[in-house]
Amino acid sequence: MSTMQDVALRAKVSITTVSRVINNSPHRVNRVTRERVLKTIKEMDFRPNALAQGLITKRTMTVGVIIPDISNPYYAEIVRGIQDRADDEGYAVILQNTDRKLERIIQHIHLFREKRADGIIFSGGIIHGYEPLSALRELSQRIVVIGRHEVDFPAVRVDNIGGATLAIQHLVDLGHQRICFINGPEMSTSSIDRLQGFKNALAQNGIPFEDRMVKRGNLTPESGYQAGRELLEMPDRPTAVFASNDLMAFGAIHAAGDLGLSVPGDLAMVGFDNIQLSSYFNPTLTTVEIPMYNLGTAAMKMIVNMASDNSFDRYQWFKPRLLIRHSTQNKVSRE
Amino acid sequence: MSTMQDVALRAKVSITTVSRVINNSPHRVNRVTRERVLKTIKEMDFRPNALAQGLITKRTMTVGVIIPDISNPYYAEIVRGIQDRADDEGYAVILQNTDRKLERIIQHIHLFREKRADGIIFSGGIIHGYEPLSALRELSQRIVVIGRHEVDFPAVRVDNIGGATLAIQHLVDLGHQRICFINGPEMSTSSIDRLQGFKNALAQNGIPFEDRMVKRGNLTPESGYQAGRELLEMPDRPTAVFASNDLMAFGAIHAAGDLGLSVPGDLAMVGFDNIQLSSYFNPTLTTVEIPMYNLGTAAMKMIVNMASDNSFDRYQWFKPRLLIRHSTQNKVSRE
DNA sequence: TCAAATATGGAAAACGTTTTCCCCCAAATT
DNA sequence: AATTTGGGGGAAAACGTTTTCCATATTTGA
Repeated sequence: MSTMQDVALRAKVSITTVSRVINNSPHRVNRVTRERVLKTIKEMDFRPNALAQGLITKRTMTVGVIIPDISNPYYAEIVRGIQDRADDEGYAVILQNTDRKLERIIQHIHLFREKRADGIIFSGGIIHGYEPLSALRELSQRIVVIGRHEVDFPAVRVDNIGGATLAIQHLVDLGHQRICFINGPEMSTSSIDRLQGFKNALAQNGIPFEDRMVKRGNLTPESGYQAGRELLEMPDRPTAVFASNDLMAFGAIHAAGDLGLSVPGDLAMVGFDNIQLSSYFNPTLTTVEIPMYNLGTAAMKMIVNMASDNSFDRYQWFKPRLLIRHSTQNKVSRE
Repeated sequence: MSTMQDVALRAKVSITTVSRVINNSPHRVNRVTRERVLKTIKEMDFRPNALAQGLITKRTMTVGVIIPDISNPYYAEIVRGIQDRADDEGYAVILQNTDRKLERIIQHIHLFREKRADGIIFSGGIIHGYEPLSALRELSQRIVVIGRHEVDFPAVRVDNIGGATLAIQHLVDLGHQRICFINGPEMSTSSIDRLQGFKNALAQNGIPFEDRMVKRGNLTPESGYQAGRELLEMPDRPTAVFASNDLMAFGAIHAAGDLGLSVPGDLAMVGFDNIQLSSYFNPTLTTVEIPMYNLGTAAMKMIVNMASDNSFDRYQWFKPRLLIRHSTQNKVSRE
């Protein structure tokens, strides 16, 4: 690759001038010189070395994104939002999957420190257990989390408790009393909140909560299938199941089918997230919509604002919405 | 952030020694000195500046990935494969979406050049229309494409033609004669090949091909729904539909439902890719499996080999496999 | 005992930019 | 005529590493 030196030589100017042209700096450069340089740059197909630039300007125009798993459509959609916004702002996005493993989270944070990422967007799970003060202080100036976190970082959030409450209330309104919950991983704050909403709604409706009404999954359809199967094989089979995400809901619906139960005929099902396919699944899935794409763009915008010393709201909230579809179509006759 | 200079000062050694410790260079450094330096590094929570490192070593341990759209599970799975392998090898992954827009492809390639990415993995669509020789020459030493491409880059490939043939043969064997195809975007080489396989299989079975049997979608469920609807409303309704990917197959199944047709009762459906949800969809989807995750890991491995001057196979092939599920369960009675 | 080898460490150049000074010259002002 | 102004340009330091030489002290070998 050619360097500014090469360009300068060929255009018979100094490196300084080339730099001025590239960044069209306030220091004026003569029109004909500028054009000569520009032409040379084009001829040589010169591109400035971002490493050298970053080294000296202390800005890399790079943000790191840490998520549990890109093959989960929920995160994929968030990432899409982040990227689109990043593209607009001239930022590049480095993506890292953690599978919610603490050591990978830490490792990735260090990587972003080494690469001098201008910002870090963190979603899913909790960072804890390793926090040298220096790292944390430094991070707090450039990190945004999507969702809830123990440490008080700037955040983009959704009211998961409220969303879950909406879902359960909907089921109760349909006459359901035996409602089960398919929980997410222990480390997922979203799932913790959704469980909380589930409990709240039951309490509000005077329905007693029992531990056996909750099974844990890991947000995959497989785990939803497994959990669904266990729940549906209980002697007092639930009439409705609420899953902590759509993927598990799909798995549970499949389990119902394998057990000869139809949804919504024999069983109502509600998911969470509203991933793209939930309106195409058969039956179409009643679910709580999370504006994933917007979470992504909002987080990225926050990073940009932080980096440019703009003022910005430290917290931004999004409201979930209940989308009623076919999977909760049947009313239940009161017993 | 502290620098090697800071560490050196505190540990009472030279920068050189700190560097030697970090890279545990062959040039030996005394055990007690090493430990002192290590301790200081830990105390100061020092991390080497990757920009400075990259500037001088000419290796950034970064690969760029260019895909049409991360929210398509097909690409998400590929990316997951790339990332897992990249993680193992110590590489970071910068991800870019193109929506198959040429100008974005070009823009992203330039970005990767500026950031001095050690390698670029390209999937989906075709690069053409902008190719200064210098860029191309330089790229050919560090680019790997997943799929087919006009330019002869090292590649990881799948036999899409063969896969499509498998699918159609399966339908023909079930007695289907009126088979339609939902095509992908114009620029998708995969879809072009899948269409080719479709035509080949028809020809092999003496079934005439007509243009109206093919509708174009853009790989989303929405477009599959639309295409499916059009196909199913034709007077001589097809008995089977083959979609260029699973997402569109889901859409088409949904369209069938809206028209009062059941799958597989009234209509057989075959997809392509085998994304995670196709075995959970209702009905479960017969599809041609692409080992997406492995495509990703293979591509990344190829990049690593290229970067380290290892010998490597310039082309690597994967075989697709037909997975027969419920969406093609019913036999058709010959007319 | 002396030369040669080895172990350990440092100084300084280099990577490719941005940015701060500084300089020169022509035009404008006094 | 002398001074100021401002347009246009360059030299050199700085960013934080790696790497090449070189230096010194200690061991080893004969």
